Amino acid sequence: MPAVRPYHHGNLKPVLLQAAITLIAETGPLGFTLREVARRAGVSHNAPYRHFRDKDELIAAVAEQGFERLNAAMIRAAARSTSAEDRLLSCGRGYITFALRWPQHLQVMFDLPSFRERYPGYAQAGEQAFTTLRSCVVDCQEAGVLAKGDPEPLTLLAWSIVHGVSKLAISGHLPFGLKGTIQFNRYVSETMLKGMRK
Amino acid sequence: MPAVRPYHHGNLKPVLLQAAITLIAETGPLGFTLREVARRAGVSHNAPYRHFRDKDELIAAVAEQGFERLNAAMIRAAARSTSAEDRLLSCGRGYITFALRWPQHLQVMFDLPSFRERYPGYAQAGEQAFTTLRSCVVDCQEAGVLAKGDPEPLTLLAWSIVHGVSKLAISGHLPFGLKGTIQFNRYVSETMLKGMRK
DNA sequence: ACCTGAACACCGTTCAAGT
DNA sequence: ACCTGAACACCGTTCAAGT
Repeated sequence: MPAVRPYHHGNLKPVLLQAAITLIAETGPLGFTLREVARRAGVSHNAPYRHFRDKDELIAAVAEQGFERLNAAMIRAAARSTSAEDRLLSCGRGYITFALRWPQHLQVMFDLPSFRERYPGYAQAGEQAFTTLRSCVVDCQEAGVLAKGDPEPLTLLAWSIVHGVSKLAISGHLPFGLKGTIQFNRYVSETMLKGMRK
Repeated sequence: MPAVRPYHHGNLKPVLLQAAITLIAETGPLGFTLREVARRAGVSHNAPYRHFRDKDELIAAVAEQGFERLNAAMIRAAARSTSAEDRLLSCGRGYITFALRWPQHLQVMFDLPSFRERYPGYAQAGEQAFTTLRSCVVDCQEAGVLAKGDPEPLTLLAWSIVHGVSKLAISGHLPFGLKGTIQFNRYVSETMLKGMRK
């Protein structure tokens, strides 16, 4: 008899999460509203409280999902590279491409101070993405492109760069279009690589 | 007779602006409320509408003021340097020091897409700060530290770097304390300078 | 278990007044 | 001119119910 159960009986949680991600992309963190998420999921305005303790917990889930997608974007971008150096550069390209495509999502991922302590899953997803970047750096070290030694500062340096270009571009402070921004990111990355070379 | 007029007769605007800046520093952009600003200024909840069209206009004023203070911080930090290269590095140090001291203010300054078109004063204050950074780059070019030519991409590159380190540090993604972050910023800046050298 | 409707204390903004 | 109080449509969160 119950061939198709209404979606809000049993698997509401993923529906809410997806609705939240879509809403954030449309309106940004400021326009983001728990009641509107519920509305879009077709449930009453406090049905979400069955699955998320409060608004912050839903936002943390959105941010966590964002890090997973960013990580996937970097891995995908680096996949077809042949050299270690190209893999690192492609990783950075994946980062900025994600940032330009989902600016509001990136904002949620990074502009939530104190979330790292409060939501371990969120923190872990961020570290996972960092790990992907570090493995590219380590490959460069082994290929002799970068100096041997602790890869940590080099990775943080690489991250700072793509993050800086991404955030500046999103906020409209770079005088480039989409393609120009990606070119600029490559120019910045290559300049940095030159400085990092052993 | 009117020796001391109550401050909300005549010069309410600067009082509101200062209250807003203080409130943002305390609660961040999300907790920031027009009604609370009015409360702190000791006026009714819609007295601010006499001086600002709406909440956005007050936020834009806060952001504009932020760029002026950031600019002053960079100029102050660079003032005592003797070489062009040191001046550029000090400028970057001024930037990150400001960012770590007023993280919420920096967020308001940069995470407001579309404000640049809507509020010319805000956009202009941002360009003013950019000009300060560019003059340091030009000095380095004239001193032979950087290659001659269009200073624009070099300046944007320098900006991207300090901005990236700042934002990453603020969001808690760098494993350093205050002093460590400033040291890391210097390491990043010097690596970059090495790559930029003619 | 999962969902709902009413309620509370907030918010931004508008409007009709007051001096 | 500058400020106020009441009002409107929202919000996050809680609570007592409904199935």
